Amino acid sequence: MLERRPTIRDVAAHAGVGFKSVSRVINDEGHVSDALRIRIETSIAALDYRPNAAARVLRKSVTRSIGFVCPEIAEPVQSRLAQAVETVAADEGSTLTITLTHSDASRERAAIESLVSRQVDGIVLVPAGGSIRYLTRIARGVPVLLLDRLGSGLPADAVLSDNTGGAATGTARLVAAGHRRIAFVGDSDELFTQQERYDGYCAALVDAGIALDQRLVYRAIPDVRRLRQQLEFWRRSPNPPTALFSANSVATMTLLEAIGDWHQPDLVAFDDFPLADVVRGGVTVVAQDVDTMGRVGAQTLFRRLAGDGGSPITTRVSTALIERGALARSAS
Amino acid sequence: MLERRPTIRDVAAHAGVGFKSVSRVINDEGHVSDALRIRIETSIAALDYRPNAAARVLRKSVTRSIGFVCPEIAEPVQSRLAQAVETVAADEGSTLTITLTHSDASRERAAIESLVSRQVDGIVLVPAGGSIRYLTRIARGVPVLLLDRLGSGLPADAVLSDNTGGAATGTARLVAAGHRRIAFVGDSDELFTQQERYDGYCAALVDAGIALDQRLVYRAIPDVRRLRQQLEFWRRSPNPPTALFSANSVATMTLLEAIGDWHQPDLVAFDDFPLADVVRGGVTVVAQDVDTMGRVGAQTLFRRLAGDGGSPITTRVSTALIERGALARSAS
DNA sequence: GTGAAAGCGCTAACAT
DNA sequence: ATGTTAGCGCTTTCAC
Repeated sequence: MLERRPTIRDVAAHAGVGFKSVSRVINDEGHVSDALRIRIETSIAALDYRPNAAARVLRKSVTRSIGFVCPEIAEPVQSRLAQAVETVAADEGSTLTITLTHSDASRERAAIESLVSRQVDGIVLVPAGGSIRYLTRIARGVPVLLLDRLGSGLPADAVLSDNTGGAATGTARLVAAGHRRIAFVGDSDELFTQQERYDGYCAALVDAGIALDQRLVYRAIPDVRRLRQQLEFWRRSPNPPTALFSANSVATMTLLEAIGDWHQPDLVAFDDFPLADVVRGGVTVVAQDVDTMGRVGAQTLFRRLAGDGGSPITTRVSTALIERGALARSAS
Repeated sequence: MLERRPTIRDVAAHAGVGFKSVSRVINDEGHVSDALRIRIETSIAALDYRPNAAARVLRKSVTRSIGFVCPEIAEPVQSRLAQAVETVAADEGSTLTITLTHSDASRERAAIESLVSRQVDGIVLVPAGGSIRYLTRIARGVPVLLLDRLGSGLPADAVLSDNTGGAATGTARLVAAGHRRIAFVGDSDELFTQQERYDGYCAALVDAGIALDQRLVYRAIPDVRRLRQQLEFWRRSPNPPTALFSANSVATMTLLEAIGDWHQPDLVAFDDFPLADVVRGGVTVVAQDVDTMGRVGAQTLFRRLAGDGGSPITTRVSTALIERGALARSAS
């Protein structure tokens, strides 16, 4: 038994043929007689031969692998995006290399560099935020697709949720239910999606002729203690909000925890979540179609890999309002 | 500007040195004068040179990458495992290639084969279930670590939750609260974790001198309609269960949805989940330490890569009972 | 300290 | 239909 992994030459020797014929067989090139092919296939099985991907890549500079770079794969939206992208990639015969950035710009840059070194055919990037100018130099020749968020400084294909439209629809639903004082709970304004959703919230208020009241806006890391204080403040204010719009799932989870027994406010949440139809008698949500985002993103990337050289396109995936609980039954 | 990516020779020519010196610099081998090193580093930056990983791998047969094979990355436990493994890998200077099997044995096999072809240094496998005998042939020479579940037919390092102990503790907590009729809700008995947790449930009943009543056991895909029927059946039975033990998060979510207004039964769930302290006034859970599992698993694998040749070890990561709601206040 | 030669395993181009 | 030669970009070995 050989210690090192068998090579194409070992197979050729075992089968008693030239090694190029083995190459022809493993690449399904044809021009090999049936008799020879069968002999070679037998030898391949006998030696348990498997082609060395590195040698192949070195020759062809095509890895049949794409990179997926995101802040945290444990975050539900990102893991669902990854799953959708992987599924398309697998259909295309490619594998996915996932690297996490923990929302750190230098790690993001290093991750991309490493992937380029590894000759990935393309990259799907969920940017941490901030500039991605560095891509122009580093990812020269490697197609990059931006997913879920935009980065500044570089035009590239992108697939995003209709954050603004979805948030506007959700807010408008609360307006339609008769609310005029609607509070906004979201994460820091530095986050792309949060800014877009805030814009949608504002737009819906403007549309309804409601003045924006900054005292009803919470935009910071949604931490239970701070949110509890904020709710307490609202509750005791002379003119408390009668409804809440939550701009992301973490905020929603924290909000539901912090809200305690204050059962007054109606709630609309951006992003669907497990137990949304159980908690508080059902929570109305603006659901993102995460699966479609990942799928369309991957397909767009593979179209580039297939040679599509058109100018960068941005796709917006629409959201859906899912009405639940009291809000589902109230006037629309 | 060159069209093809610059190589070590381009850098050497640009710097006016032999190309081996460039190799020495990028590999930090020393034996290069400072003057030369600086000149070379300047050229590297000027040409935007990045080493070709494939060529390197071909020479050294070390990829500094490991494979992560799991059924579905969108599943919360698996994405958290992936995150923990990636974090350790990144610390070790390795990247993670993730492949999904959708719980299909042949895809699992193909995934491993592809990773071995790509010369990954090691593999973390969350087995779909069933035999992994094939690994003996395919993954010869590539260390494999089993995570979260065992596969049959091959001794390998493994890191698992203390499923049996955790389920026993959870069940015992219900017994301590005075319950004698405790129903079990879990997924199919073909799933490794579900079988172990069922064993723990049984063990706790035996310990308490309670006879196992098969009519109180639901072991199938937790689908809302079927579960609702099951609950209805239990509710109307002459001697209904007074408490429920749920053996995985999907079952718990479905259960909470299906349970409707039947507020009687106490509930203990295996696996913590968001909103666990909100829903039904707080749900007591047996929490897995998913992060530790992934971390310990990755560390075990890297120890193998570092040359540890001892016999396979199985690590059990303990679970923690988190008491919430009524159960937290009842007799223990 | 530096450089030239050889070769990792494979595929592309060219024989035969 | 089959085999031979060259070389992908790098590291290893061995000279100097």
